[in-house]
Amino acid sequence: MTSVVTRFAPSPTGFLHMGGVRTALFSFLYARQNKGTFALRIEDTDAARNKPEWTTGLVEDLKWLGLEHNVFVIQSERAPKHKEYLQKIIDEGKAYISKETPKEEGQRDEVIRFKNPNKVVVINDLIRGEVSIDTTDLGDFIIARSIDEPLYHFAVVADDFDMGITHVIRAEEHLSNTPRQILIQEAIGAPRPVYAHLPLVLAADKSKLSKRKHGETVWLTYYRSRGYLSAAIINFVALLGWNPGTEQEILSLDDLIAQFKLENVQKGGAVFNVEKLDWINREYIKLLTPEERTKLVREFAPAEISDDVLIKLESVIIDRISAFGEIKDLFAAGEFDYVLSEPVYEAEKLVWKAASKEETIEHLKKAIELLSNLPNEAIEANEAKELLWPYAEEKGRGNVLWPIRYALSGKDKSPDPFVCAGILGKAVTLKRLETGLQSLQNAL
RNA sequence: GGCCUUAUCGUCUAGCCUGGUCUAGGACGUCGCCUUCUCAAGGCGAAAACUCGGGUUCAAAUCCCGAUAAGGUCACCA
Repeated sequence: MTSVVTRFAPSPTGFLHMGGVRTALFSFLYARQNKGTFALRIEDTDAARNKPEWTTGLVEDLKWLGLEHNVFVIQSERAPKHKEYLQKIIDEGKAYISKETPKEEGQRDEVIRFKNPNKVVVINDLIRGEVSIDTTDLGDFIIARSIDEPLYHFAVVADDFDMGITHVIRAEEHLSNTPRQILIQEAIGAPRPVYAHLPLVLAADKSKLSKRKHGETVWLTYYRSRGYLSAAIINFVALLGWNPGTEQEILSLDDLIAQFKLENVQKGGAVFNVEKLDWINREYIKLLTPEERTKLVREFAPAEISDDVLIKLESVIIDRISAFGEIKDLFAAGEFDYVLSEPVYEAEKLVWKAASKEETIEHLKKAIELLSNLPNEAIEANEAKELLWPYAEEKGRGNVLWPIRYALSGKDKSPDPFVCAGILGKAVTLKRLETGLQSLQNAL
């Protein structure tokens, strides 16, 4: 029994695509669970479109995801082998040099065409079952611009052969291309690998995710920069077209390696919906250690926010985000302005619903009196709550708590007054309550 | 257009192979309620789907045929 060798073969013409993330993941999982080899091959035969930095980015992204390869191949470096196979099938009469009339600029007047045997190719796809396609309408397709410039289909077949690829796991868009690759395989005498064509990852409009149509949100880098966790992305993408058959939805990479079944992969395309990714990411945030959490909050918070402030705000922030990138949005929207500077508001806003200014003044006075008993500058939210709660219960929670919270935050919506006091500290809390008290007295 | 593929709640899906236990299960989202001074978080609950039409059968989401719809692919790109 030969061991399993899978590959992920992106072309370096852009960042790692989310569809590619899933293709890479499934190839990786299949290799790992079979104690096989996962190869990364950079398909750069089209010199005009490739840039070296894309290759670097691809490798780095895969590493960030934890999908590390055991074998790395740059397709263009295999040019001598491509040439050898090309020459061989030309010599054998299975391909020939053809005179052409260039239709576009840059096209050759001489290319290499494959002599199509015009037969019906039957593919036994692991996911789709038997698919048969008549290759006759392909004609004598072009496999190379010249003896030194093989095209995709030829290079793929030659490389898969030499690399000993046993399982070709790729997206469904390649299904229609498979017959011509099989024809080439037969011509060069390569064994046929097992094929598994994955359903497409779709955009909300059900079309294939494409940069042109859907922008940078098709790229992994977008989600990385938005502060999604790699484990969450892996988990989410694994569930696009596959499920463990149980009700478990949170699966680590190790869980996936253990439970993944290529045969259970869905046939229909799956829409990439960010809401679910957000939920999964929140689940993974809950799983973070306190140290990891603090580190990430710091990393994604605006630089001008001090560590002290950030630590106090951390749990408030965590409750409000799906991904760490939202932290800067929160600050930009002024969500925590009251922490950074004294709030400005109209005195009337301190009064809760039907309460009167007079009684609100009393409550504020009482709150100042109660909180003055705090022993230290640093306040625990619970301490503040213990001091204020009995009074609030007695006079009506809204009547008491609303003005306190408003005096501290100056906002209609904010964390509760105890948490606010904890964030602000004793001195600032008392000062703001005084300020509120005075503004109300002035408004009488 | 030719060829190929696919078709269960808005979305991801379970069930389909081995018809009955499916008044179709779960999750996200949505909505409601609870908690609550306001948010957020949390708890509880609800609405929400077998594309359509034939057939086979005592019985079909499940098997067969057809239609329809959606997607992919038809490069001197990968």
